[in-house]
Amino acid sequence: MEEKQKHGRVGLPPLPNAVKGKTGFRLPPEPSGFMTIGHAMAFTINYLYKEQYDGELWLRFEDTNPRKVQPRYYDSFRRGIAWLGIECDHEKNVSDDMEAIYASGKKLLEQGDAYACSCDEAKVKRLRFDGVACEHRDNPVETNLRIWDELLAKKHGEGSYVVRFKGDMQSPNYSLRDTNLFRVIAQAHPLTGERYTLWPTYDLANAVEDEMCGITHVLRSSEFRNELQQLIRDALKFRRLEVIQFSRFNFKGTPVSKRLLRPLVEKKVVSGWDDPRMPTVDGLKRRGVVPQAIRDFTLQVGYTKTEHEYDWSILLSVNRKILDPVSKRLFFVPDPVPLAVEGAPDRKVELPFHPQNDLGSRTISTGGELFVSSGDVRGLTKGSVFRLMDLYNVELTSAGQKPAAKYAGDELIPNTRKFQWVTPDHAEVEVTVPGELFLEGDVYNEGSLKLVRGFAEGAVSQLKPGDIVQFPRFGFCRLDSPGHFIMTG
RNA sequence: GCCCCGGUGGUGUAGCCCGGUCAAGCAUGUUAGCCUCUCGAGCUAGCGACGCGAGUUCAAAUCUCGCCCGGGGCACCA
Repeated sequence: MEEKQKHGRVGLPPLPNAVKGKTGFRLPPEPSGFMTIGHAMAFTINYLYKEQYDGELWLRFEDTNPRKVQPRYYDSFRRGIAWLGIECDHEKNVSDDMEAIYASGKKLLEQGDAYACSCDEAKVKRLRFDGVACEHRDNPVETNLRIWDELLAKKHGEGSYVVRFKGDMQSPNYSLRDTNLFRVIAQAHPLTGERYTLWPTYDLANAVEDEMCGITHVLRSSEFRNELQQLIRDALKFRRLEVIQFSRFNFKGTPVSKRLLRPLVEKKVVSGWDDPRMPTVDGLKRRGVVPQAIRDFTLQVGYTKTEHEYDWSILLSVNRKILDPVSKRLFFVPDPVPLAVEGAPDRKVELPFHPQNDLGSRTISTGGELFVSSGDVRGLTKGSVFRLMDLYNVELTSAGQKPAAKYAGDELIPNTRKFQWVTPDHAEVEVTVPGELFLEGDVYNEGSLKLVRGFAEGAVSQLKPGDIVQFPRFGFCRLDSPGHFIMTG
């Protein structure tokens, strides 16, 4: 019944072998850094499919490297996922399932599909490169099991042994040349403490977890070594699953790389991981990007294997479309100059917060003393007529540094320019305008943050941090703290 | 070096599997005009792309081969 559409696919492409009500998906973050827009998009894709196919969704923390994992990062992901409105059916940590992973490890050993190896790192690497097996590969099962028990009993320290999967040392795909399944890491884990020192690597842990969770479809960016993982799953007699991989979500001027970002935080070049220029979810949130925008954007760009670099303008445009109907309009006058208006009537005007939608209104009392933006009147000559938005027309009687004007009637004159204004009862505010963090070649962009000062009408005092408004003829801005806004884009 | 995977306008994508309806759609961007008193809103119009070269075919963005370019993997990271 579905017609082949020549142009314009709606939504994400259908999933292979997906039966409604019998699907399982997962969000597998490693809690070793803050959640980024890249995670957000990958998670959104999984969530969209989970909804579409009425599946189960797991939030699974891949925390099998005690050296990298930190408690605050678990929270970062939980917070970000909740903010996005993604509802997971289950949450777990891989570190909770060590016994199950050990059981699979032992099974591989018993089957002769894995072995304990005491070669040092350099030797392993060299032999792997040369395609030559080491002497441990053919050790009897009993020997391997004995070492295994000793490893579990913590009789061997870091670097002593590694448990390797028996792949194919001649395979052209190097990752199949007996990859490592377990290694000893003596450092305490933030959740399990010193209980375990033998930690599984990603490929094995993943296979076991996907089986346990009933995952049917794996959708993740930069998936790799899929062939290896399939071999491990086969050796363990696990179900086959659909793996769909897509390339990373990169944004122009905003690499996600911790190598590049961390120094900026440490040197306080940015205000923190939640700086509005950062590609973190916290940064985006502070900038005024709303969850729906991330969802719509993800749906719009979808996923591909093509290398890409998104332009912020697309996300920001989607964001504006969402913000537009629900954002109050408030006057903001950047770089203000006083404007004395001769003959100005004293008015008490009630102005709606939104031109079309009922978002309430505010009342402003005006007299002969107003402020407008210097940029608006700068180029005007004496005698120019313009309109103070939603108020009345004025005629410039004196141009230049100290502009003056006179009242010029209420009626709307077609094609007159309209400027926003504030009364003496205004608030001084500043707006930071975030730009791209990096220039070409990973060079920090000194001009990535601009500050605009000006006057905002008194009603801004009623806003709460987090509120997003539109300053007409300026842009959408989010109140970050009293007197300080961040421009959304 | 070896192994995967990609290459559609400035950007992101649709179309590619099952060749014609594609002188290539949509979004973003940009230009111009309109606009009920904002705009980075809305409306209208314009701009702009199938990596290169062969081959198959009546017909190729779509199939085949070669080349070039890009990304990822080849960790006791995930």
